[in-house]
Amino acid sequence: MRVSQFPLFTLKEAPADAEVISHQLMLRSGMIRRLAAGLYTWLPLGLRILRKVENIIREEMNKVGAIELLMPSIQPAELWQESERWNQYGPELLRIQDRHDREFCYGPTHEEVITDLVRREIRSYKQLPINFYQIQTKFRDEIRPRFGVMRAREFSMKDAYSFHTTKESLEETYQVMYDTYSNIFNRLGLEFRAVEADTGSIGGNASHEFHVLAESGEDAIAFSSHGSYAANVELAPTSPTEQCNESPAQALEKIATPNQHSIEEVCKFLNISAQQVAKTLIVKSDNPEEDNPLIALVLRGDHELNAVKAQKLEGVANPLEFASESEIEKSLGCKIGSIGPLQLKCPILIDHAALALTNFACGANQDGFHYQGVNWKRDASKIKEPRSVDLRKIVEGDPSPDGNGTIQIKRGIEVGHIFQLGDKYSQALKASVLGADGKEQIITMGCYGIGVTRVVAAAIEQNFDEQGIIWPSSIAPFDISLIPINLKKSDQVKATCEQMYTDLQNRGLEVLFDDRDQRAGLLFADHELIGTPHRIVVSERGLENSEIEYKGRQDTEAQKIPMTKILDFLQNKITRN
RNA sequence: CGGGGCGUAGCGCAGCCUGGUAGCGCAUCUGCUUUGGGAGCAGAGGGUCGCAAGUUCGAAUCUUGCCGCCCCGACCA
Repeated sequence: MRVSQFPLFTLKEAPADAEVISHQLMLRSGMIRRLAAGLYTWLPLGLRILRKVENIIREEMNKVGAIELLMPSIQPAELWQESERWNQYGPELLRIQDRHDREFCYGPTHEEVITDLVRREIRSYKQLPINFYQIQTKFRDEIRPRFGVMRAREFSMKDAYSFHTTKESLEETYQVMYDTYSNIFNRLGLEFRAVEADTGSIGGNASHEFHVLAESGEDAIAFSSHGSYAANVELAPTSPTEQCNESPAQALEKIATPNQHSIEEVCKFLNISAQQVAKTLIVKSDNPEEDNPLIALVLRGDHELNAVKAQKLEGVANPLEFASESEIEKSLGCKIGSIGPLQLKCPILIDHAALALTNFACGANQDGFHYQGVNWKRDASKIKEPRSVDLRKIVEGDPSPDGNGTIQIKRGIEVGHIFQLGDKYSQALKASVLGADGKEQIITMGCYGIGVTRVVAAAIEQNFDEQGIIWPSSIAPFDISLIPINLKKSDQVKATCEQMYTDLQNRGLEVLFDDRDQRAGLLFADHELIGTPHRIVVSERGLENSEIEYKGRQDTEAQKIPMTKILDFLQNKITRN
């Protein structure tokens, strides 16, 4: 393309409300423009990149036999009522009415529609397994859209749905999708991890998230230093700690701690570390009407509660809900800040690490008092055989749950998620086939998503420098920037550029020829900003020696290449990558 | 949802406290010069100061309401 016919809407300064680097660079390089909160227009440059990502996904999906189709973005309420998600989904589901007052929603996902299609069209087990996918625009009315297209309300997603007669067949396809996703992210040139994930509200059995690693990621991922273990921090289990403190038991002491509430304050006051304190959190139980509306969770002072784990435990309300100040005072008789497990008048769940404590401090259930020198067996007589559960968030340095090495934590951007759904939707929508035995059989499903627009942003989060974006070659909008110096003044430069432009295109390379009458500095800056991987400069100075200048986007120095060799040189560079 | 902040030219901002004819930089347009790292000079165009009501002789500025956007929070024990 010629820049005169393919406008670059580059900006010198980024709009002030762009927070993360990918959002800033996408605006500055002229890839996107905001229309309203969470809604973006893709400008010509951005669209080229988006299409490249889509095509890689499409090729890899097709390669393993998935079939592309396209479903409507607007969906009738009836289907969502059938799956009972019309009520389960909150305000995130954008509901709309047509002129006849019939209810619809703008699809945030397509399980219902695809299941409806399959129940109508697929009759026999002989037609299974089958895996349908589409690349479609979704809408989720996020509470707080932010970070540009990273967390937008309207976004593009590749979603695939597989259908099976047996669990084994589902597992087989799930593995194929796992491998396909790995291939896709490798081809996209991104550093990523597949991690075990919570199945969340969609339900089902196995689930993996694919995360592109980047500082700005919204999710924390726990990895083992050796071995292959990787899981969302929300999910990573911690194991019981060895009881290592064999020092003789101290006497139990009740100490006045006036106005010392937080762990930090109490530690400072008693001159101990947070590791020597037990903190007690009061949450609502799952039977608020009965004797024990509240339940206590005990953690070591320096550990954080993992809400996902806690709300799965028996007795704890799901979703997790903290008790209010007044509820606590009413039923436990003291203010928050002085609560401790000893003589506490409600059921108690103790984290592994908290139960391993000896000679520790905790609240005394009396305003302004704490205990010190507490030992579970001796002092917590009311708790019959104290038992520990897994309540806390895993931290760096913990042993890996698979026994290999220790845990490291990094941040990631979730760009893909695969699920073994089972029969949740097929059951609700009664999608069945006739089996070999002539009997009706409910279909088993899997679903597999990739956030296409988010992948574009994630690629930038991982690949940029002071000058701008550094595209991985597989998704760069152009292979080469062709930059003339003094195009309008020099017939020789002009002729050479035109020839190069034609020759490179004839070799199948994508060239962006900057034929604007602008100074060199501006051209260089623009092309570095938009991140083309290769740059050639044609100048009178070079042509006197029959040379063209070449510079890779990440090279520090340009190099001079004889004109006779430049085409082969470039083709080598580009096909090799 | 709760808390904080912002809204002035396409973009980035000043002016508001203390009311008195709306400004700066970049971008845009014209001309001349310049031409290997976001050019210089001269000139020009462009703003219902988010919207509405109020106070006032007079409101970008003060008051109230609404709208839009951004950030933080939803773990004191």
